[in-house]
Amino acid sequence: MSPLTRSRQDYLKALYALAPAGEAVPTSRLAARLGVSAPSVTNMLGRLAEERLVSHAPRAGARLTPLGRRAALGMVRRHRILETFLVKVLGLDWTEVHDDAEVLEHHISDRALAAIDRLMGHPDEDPHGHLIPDAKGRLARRALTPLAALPRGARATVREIRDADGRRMARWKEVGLVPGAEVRVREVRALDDVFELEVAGRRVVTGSEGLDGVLVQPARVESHGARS
Amino acid sequence: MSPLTRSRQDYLKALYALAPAGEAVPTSRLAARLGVSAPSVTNMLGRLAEERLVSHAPRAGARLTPLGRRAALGMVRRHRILETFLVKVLGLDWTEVHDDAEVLEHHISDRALAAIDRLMGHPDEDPHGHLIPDAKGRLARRALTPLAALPRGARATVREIRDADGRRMARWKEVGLVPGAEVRVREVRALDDVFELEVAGRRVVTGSEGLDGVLVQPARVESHGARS
DNA sequence: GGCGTGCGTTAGCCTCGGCTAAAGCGCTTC
DNA sequence: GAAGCGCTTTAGCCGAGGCTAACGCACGCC
Repeated sequence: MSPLTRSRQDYLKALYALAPAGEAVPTSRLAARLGVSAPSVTNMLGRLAEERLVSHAPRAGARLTPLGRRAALGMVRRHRILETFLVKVLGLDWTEVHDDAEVLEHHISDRALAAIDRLMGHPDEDPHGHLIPDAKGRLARRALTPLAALPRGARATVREIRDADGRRMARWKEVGLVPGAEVRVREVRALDDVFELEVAGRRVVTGSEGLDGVLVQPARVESHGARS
Repeated sequence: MSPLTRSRQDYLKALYALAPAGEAVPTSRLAARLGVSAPSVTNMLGRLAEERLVSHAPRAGARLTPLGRRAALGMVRRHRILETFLVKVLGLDWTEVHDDAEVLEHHISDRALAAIDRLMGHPDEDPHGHLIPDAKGRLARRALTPLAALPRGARATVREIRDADGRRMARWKEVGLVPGAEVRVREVRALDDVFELEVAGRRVVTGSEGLDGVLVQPARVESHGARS
């Protein structure tokens, strides 16, 4: 059993990202995600299967075993703790820290990671609003809605910004679409693909492109005879 | 020119550590230092020579070129900033942070390193008392004396603790031999290899083994008619 | 001045994690 | 049922950075 090299860790992470619930993922999807050729994926899946980290039925894609899933969640934890650290402690911009975290997650020791986590008071969310798995790899579940799926008039609170193009994230940040922000959908013009939002009191007009990277928690419906 | 991989960086660092003034270093010394076979060293020196980072006359050892020296000092800077960070910010023990720094120095981005440096207020010494090269790779010079070389009666201030066996460093820390500590040599029994010291008021008896890892700045001689 | 010895180099091989080219499986379509 | 097509796998290769075994240079010793 070779130790989990950087490359192996990346495969496990990708597999988790593409199929968090454990579905089978086609070779080609992994290849595209990792920026690697399909034969390289087949090859690596073979090794990972030997090590019981994934199961790989020929021509039927790959899925994480419980062991692989634990490893993947460990990487997610490391990544999110590091992103939080880079933003909260080092003062870097949350639209730009992804790449640094991507490298460091493979190399920081458990001891140093624990110290960072302690320093920050064991945060449970990273700067993008993603939940941080606990040390045992448990991740709370929550149901969020893509902002673009909200109907006209809906109110909601922004909860997560999915890692995306840095420039797009910077733009979102600029207009106030950050975790915690309150949003109201003023108008949806589906045919024109135009959303008119009110974010923290300001009017924002945008197309839907990429907007499914903004996940929100809809406010409880303000029913007429508001009972509560 | 391939980018400076981890392995290359380690060779340059080792070369600098073994010959800070730019002397030639024999293949075997490098091999021992890096924990690698001699042929591997010859091989790598060939590559580094092609890249103008070292000069390598066959059978006459290797030395850093100015380019290689700059790269090596860059690594020293990274290492020392990271050690300082691990101790000062994360609260880890300075006898144990070497290995973490050793890994991270190869992987942290310039941007994150700069942020760490800024956070700490641009320290000029690491927790072992080593000077940190500036961003241009300049390193102040200072002349220090091994503690074991002091004569009976001498007073001095501890300035640097060279990276050594973690247990030994822990012991030194325990007895108070840390950068900044004041020491007086109460007795030297050369034949028995015994040093009797007074460190921060406490009496410490030790052999010389490894004690050259403790570097001190001797106090100005307290001459009889103390002038000043 | 010849010879042994030790260090350095050469030769050849390995693993990891990539690659391209080519082959093959299986699904769809006629 | 044959052909075509797309995705996956196999085959064979590469470079980085290791390794061992074997060779060779140079120096010290007699």
